Amino acid sequence: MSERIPETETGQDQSGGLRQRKRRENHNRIAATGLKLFIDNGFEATTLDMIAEAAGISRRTFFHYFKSKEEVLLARETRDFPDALRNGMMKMRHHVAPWPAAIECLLTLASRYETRDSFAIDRLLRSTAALRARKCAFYEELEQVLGEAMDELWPAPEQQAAHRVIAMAAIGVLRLALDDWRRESAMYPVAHYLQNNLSVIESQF
Amino acid sequence: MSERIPETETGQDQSGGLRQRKRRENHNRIAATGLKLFIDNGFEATTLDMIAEAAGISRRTFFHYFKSKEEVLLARETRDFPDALRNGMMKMRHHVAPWPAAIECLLTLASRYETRDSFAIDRLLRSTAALRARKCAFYEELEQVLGEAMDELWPAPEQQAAHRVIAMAAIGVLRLALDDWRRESAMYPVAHYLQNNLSVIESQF
DNA sequence: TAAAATATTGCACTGAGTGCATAAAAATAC
DNA sequence: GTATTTTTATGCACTCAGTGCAATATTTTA
Repeated sequence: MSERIPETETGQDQSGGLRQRKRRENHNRIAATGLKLFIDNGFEATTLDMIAEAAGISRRTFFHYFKSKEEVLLARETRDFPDALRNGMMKMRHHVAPWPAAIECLLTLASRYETRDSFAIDRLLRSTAALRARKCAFYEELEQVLGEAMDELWPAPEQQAAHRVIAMAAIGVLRLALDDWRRESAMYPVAHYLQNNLSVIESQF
Repeated sequence: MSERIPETETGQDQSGGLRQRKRRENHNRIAATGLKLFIDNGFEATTLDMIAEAAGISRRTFFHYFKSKEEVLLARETRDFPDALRNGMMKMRHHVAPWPAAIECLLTLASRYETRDSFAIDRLLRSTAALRARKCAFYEELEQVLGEAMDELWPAPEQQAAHRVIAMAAIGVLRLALDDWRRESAMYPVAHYLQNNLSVIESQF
């Protein structure tokens, strides 16, 4: 097999021993080849055997890296974005109120969605009922994370319901903005659509 | 093709020929026995063979009635509630604004959730990641339906974004209310928790 | 270099879901 | 009534996702 794969990749793969490096390399390679196959052949038409073979591992080993086929598609977004949202929100201590804090946070993070793969991934996420459902669950997770961050920033048990409502509204605006962004084929940056939808919500209540 | 389909709708199973009656009976029986098995043994531990045998049909025939195991669990809610929501909303013509219309509609429909099976079904819907995701998707469908009803009631293309935001907020409040209702083991009717959460949202924006 | 820890693999298995061909049953035509 | 057509039920064989287990290979450590 191939010995050292320098792997400049997006983030550093410099740390740990041989084991950890290999693990990360395998993980990245499986995710990358899997995504490519999904884009080329569709999600359902891509079998685990195809992914395993293309990634140079055995079928059985695949499951030491991902617990399902879906996870290959969702891994990055599902892992990175919630953390980024939480961290981003916790930096908003200077705000006196949750709503403007959440908005500023989302405007900062919106650009994370503007990657070249976004469209292809979203197409895939709409291609089956199970994946569409996962996408919804992902947004619900964001609501959860955002609400909890607010609870930490403005600790007051009687405010938690309000925090959840605000988080729902904020993530709702994000969803609408991303829909618009894709509908208009990324004509403007995501932040632009976010602003548009914000003005809608603020004129309503 | 089928000639007369009297369609008594949700209620009586009196209509149609022998074929239609049998079909409905089988459908109901599979759903009922399936749900019972899910409650008793858990969703994953219940196999299609168990359901088929308990319902007195062959495994293969199961798939002429439901396209997946999940559908057995989701069939009723996913079919009835969206229609009820749409119909309920269309009756709110006398309202001048979407938000109070949606709220009155939800307050009317809330009692639909107060069935004896609600708790058991919800427990099941939380038991696996796939089912949790389906539940989210269900609420998203409600948002969609509600938003479209508003578009029909107050036709104005430039208002559609506002309608979607209002629908998201309304369904969001419903979700929070149902969570509260279950958390407090149905101490008060759903409408009570709905009112509580409404006051939260209306004090925020 | 030896021993312990961890990763990889193959094999056999369960269970969901589908395609296809055939038999049974119901609706319709005669 | 019987013949015909349409719809439904079933069995069989298959693909594919995912898991448990045991054996092998690789990395770490002692």
